[in-house]
Amino acid sequence: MNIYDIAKEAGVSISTVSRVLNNKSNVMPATREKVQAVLDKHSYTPNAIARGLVARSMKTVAVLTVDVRVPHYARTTYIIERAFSKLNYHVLVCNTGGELEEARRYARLLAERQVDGIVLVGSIFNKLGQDEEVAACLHNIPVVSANGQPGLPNGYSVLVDDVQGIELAVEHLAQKGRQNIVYVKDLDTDSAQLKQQGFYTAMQKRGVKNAKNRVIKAEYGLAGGEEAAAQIVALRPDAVVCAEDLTAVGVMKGIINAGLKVPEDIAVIGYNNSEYSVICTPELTTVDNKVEMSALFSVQLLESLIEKDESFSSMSIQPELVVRQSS
Amino acid sequence: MNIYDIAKEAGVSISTVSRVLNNKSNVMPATREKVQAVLDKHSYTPNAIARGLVARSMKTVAVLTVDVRVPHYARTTYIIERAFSKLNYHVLVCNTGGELEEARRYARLLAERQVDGIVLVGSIFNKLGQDEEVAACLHNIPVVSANGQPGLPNGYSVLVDDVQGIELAVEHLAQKGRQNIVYVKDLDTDSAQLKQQGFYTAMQKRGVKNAKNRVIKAEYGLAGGEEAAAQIVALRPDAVVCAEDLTAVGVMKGIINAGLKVPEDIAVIGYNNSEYSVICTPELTTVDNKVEMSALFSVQLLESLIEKDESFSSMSIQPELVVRQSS
DNA sequence: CTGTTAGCGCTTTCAT
DNA sequence: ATGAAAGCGCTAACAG
Repeated sequence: MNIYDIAKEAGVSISTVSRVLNNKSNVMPATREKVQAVLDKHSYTPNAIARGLVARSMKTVAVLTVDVRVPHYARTTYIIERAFSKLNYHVLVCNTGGELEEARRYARLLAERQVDGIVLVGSIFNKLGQDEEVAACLHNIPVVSANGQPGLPNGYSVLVDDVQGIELAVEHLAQKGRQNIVYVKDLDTDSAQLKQQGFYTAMQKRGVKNAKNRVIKAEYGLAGGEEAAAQIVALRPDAVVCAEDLTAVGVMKGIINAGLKVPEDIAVIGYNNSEYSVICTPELTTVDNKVEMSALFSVQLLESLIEKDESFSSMSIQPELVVRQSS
Repeated sequence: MNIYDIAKEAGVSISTVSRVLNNKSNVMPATREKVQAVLDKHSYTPNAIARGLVARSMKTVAVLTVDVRVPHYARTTYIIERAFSKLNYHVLVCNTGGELEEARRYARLLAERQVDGIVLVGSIFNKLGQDEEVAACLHNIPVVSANGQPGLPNGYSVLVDDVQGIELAVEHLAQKGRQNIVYVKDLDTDSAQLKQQGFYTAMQKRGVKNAKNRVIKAEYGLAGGEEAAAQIVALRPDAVVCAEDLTAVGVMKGIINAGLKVPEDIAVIGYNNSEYSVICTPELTTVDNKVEMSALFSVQLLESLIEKDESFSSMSIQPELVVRQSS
């Protein structure tokens, strides 16, 4: 059933059908009713692809993440989808697995689909704009990076102050009288660099030399954290700040399995304020980097870029510490 | 830049451009190169919407879930996206929040977009097919329900035997010598009904009367589980089976906070084999309902429905018990 | 091997 | 208020 079939059956032209479909005012009530009746009778469904061809847009945006299974990204994706859904956009999810090649492929495909905008989630996409092919594909698609900097001419950012986030954690520990603090680094994104920088800055403020020797490298995740715990326990610090909640939970488990107590012997702080932090025992003190807020800002920013509101600018969000049992 | 611009600049017809774009064989190498050069020069991007209008498909499928933030759904969505991406499809995520009205809206919108297929994730969508409007919208779109039954003429299912899943849990507890087992019910989907049925069946097999009195109603989630723990502790069972991992973790926390030990005093079993089960302490024994497998089967099923392989049928998956520390 | 032409289903001038 | 016609960017017969 297309607009022609409806027009024929209703005894009007396709323009008139189109008019009633789009609720235009210039249609006689009688005509409108007549057409509507045929529309209803066949439960006509307009073809959004054809509409999109004319409108040069299918009202869709894409969310690029490394992996939607990571709670942080799932939460971001959820907020973005819900918000854009209200604006009558649909959202495509793209999992790159962290592969540049995949990101590049998505960029090309999304450009072909004429998506109205793209949200890059995470600083891992920071180098994406440097890729020539990607830059060419996306040159006229609005891009917003949630907690990253797309490095694209038409790219904007919603940034979270990760340096400050870790500083907050260290400050808190220091105020609680912790003297010997180590930092666990797992991922190696730009955001991770900033966090590490935050650790250095905070340590320097407290007059601690050689903070570099206080950084322990771990694999991301529960197992990675547990593994790193061995090194940590050997160092006997009285506090550890981790770059990610999940790794922090692993670290806690490792410490506890080694016979030490959290927070009595060693305090542990994570990052993200994910659900993990309340599921584990003891509950994890963590830095809330405001996922929901940054996702929402990303949507607003992207929307104004799409609608050409001209009222946009990149923005920055301040994280907050959430104190629970582990510190 | 469209195909006309390219054709003009290359001095050929649009058909020839189309041919090189689609790698058709009947183009002279020299012509092909000439056209390709122009294509490259402008880094031409074909318009997928226009292609879609002709092909009557934009190679996209949709995933309907209640909420992608729920790990079980996130995992399903991830698998589906990755698998369909390999098949050159894109995937739209739709979060209904469990609202029928939202599901209905998505159904209409997805039909307009001419999506090639839809995956319904979870039994919560079981009644969707009964809705007249939805049925009308989806009547010629292949639908696969992951762990549910769409109740649509063109709908197929990948089912997980949830009755068996809970039976497995109860059997395990019985074999460990647990005599006094209770069941915690949270959600109220069809799948939840099956699980409860599994509890009844298992109890009956063990000769326990009045299993209905052994069912405790809880709110879904950590807080819900903790709350329910008060009732549980009052009953003093020696084991509790929960319908969901997250609720189970809450129950464990509540039990432990009440001064009892898991599993010594009360064993706890969850459902889903989610990451939660390894993050909590003690680690949770849980029923693995094979998310990845059911997602993958859903993709295969949907793909064959789309490609009209005619080689499809609904399928069923057997869950497995994963024994950890809590039992 | 290449070009011409007719759609795909819709919106949007422009007449009337 | 309504209709005719052009066009969105592409693919696919059909001719040559």
